[in-house]
Amino acid sequence: MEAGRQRQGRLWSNLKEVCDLLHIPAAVSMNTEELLFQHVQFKTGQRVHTIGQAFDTLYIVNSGFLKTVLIDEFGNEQVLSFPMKGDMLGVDGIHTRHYASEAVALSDCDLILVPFKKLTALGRVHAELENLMYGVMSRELVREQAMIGMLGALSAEARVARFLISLAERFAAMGYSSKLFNLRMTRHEIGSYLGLTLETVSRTLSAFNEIGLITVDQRTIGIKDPEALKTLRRLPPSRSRAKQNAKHKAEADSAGDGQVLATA
Amino acid sequence: MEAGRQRQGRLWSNLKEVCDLLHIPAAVSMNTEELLFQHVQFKTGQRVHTIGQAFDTLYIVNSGFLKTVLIDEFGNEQVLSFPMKGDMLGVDGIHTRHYASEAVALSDCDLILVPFKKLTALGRVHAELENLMYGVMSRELVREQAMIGMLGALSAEARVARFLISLAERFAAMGYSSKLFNLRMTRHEIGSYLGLTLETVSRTLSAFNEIGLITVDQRTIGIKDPEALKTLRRLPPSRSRAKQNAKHKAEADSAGDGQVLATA
DNA sequence: CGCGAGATTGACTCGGGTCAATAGTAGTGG
DNA sequence: CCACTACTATTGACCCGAGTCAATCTCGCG
Repeated sequence: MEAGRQRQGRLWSNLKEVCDLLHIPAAVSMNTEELLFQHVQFKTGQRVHTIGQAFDTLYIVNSGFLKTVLIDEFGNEQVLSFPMKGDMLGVDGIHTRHYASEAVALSDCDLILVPFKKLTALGRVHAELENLMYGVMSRELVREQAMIGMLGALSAEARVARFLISLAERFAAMGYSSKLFNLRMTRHEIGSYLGLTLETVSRTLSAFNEIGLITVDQRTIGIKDPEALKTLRRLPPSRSRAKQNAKHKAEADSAGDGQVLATA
Repeated sequence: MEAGRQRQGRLWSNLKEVCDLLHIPAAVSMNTEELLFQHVQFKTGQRVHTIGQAFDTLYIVNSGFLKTVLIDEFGNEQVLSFPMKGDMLGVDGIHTRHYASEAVALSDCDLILVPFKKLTALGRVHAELENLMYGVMSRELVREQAMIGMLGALSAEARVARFLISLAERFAAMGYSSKLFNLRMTRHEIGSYLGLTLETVSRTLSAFNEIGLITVDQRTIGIKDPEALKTLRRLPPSRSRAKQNAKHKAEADSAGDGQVLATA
């Protein structure tokens, strides 16, 4: 459970492999066989880095699933992201030279160590490297902007729907099935990530299941209607309330088409 | 109203001035008198850049106030930030080479143009420059993380309170009064930024005013009790310790000190 | 001066948080 | 192997914070 790391792994990656992992066009034609980055393994539950810890290295996820969290003054966790293969960790430590968030392995993980000093030293020799870093950081910035937009503007159902779609797309990009996958995080963590309670997450998943958008069995999710999930804003009234709304329901139904989403 | 720019300004800044503006230790001792960056003026309401526009330059705010916004599929604005003196604009364009957000001047502004190509070219000569950029981008990343945390976890009152404190601190850092200042944005823009409606913002400000935390007169805000604003928290004290709190709830309620915030 | 954008305030509604009970699942050790 | 425990998920009942709708009010500006 310590923030330290265990070094039984003997794996190393060269620069090109790292660039490929980041989905960055490795226009680097240099011979990089001598430039190796060490891998490190973390077991489920282990912390990669903690808040306030001195920053010196970036991490790139080679395999496994993690979460990054902020801890507020009362010890409550706020999940910021769920990094997986190809994502970079630790960037928030550059500014103050101390990590601003905590990263925890949600499964056994294999990470690539990128000592920040080594990176900047490399940048001095290979100028295209800094563009690579700018790109990664800018991408992360855009991702967080989208997150802010979502938290600021979307309903609970829309957040959960987008979360599922986002997961599906990331799994697809990693070569896994985008139709059937396992959540690596608890309802509580999803709720924290989406600014909702775990009950709301659970209820929303159940509602999606009832309507046939997805199938849910604990952490196993099947995506049945990705298009509906993508464009979903609000859910139609549930069956329990339907009776009470019966009077107004007719006009509402006639006005609206059979669409799942009530576009505004 | 076009995204273009008017070039009547003849002002230029050298690298050191730029670094100072960014609050970055300009450890650069090089002679930079020949390295000049042009200023550009924007009038209230003008767009600095729009979403999707080809990216080629970063902007540093020398004076004035702006907002950056995302536009969703229905044309709704989501305010992302309120840049002011010393802030950098356009970083989100690096990744895709197209700006991901739109920047609008809320007052007459003076911006410094930093052509991205020029910056990377400079980085090749002066390695410390890239650290500067990493720092700026990392800082922005951390700021957005804090924003996500706020949107995900805080009540409306706490968000407004933190917004005011944040503004006060930024004004102080710029040499203005942190006790009395003018908002440059509408209630609607504040609401969008904080994930609230304009009515809630207005009501919350009125409530703070009634309680004596601040004074409000349209866009003129006076900060009366910054400490109370800073410690104004969300309503539920905890989620993980809910059970224990239940027992002590009675005494906590009866002990109800003069604190402004109803902690439970 | 009057117009229109912005701000304030009230009344009402409802989405989603809170509390609570139950059940499924995983790990542990006898 | 099964019981025991702790964690996770589901579901229901209730309710409150904040959104919605709407009626003024204010102020800056042409």
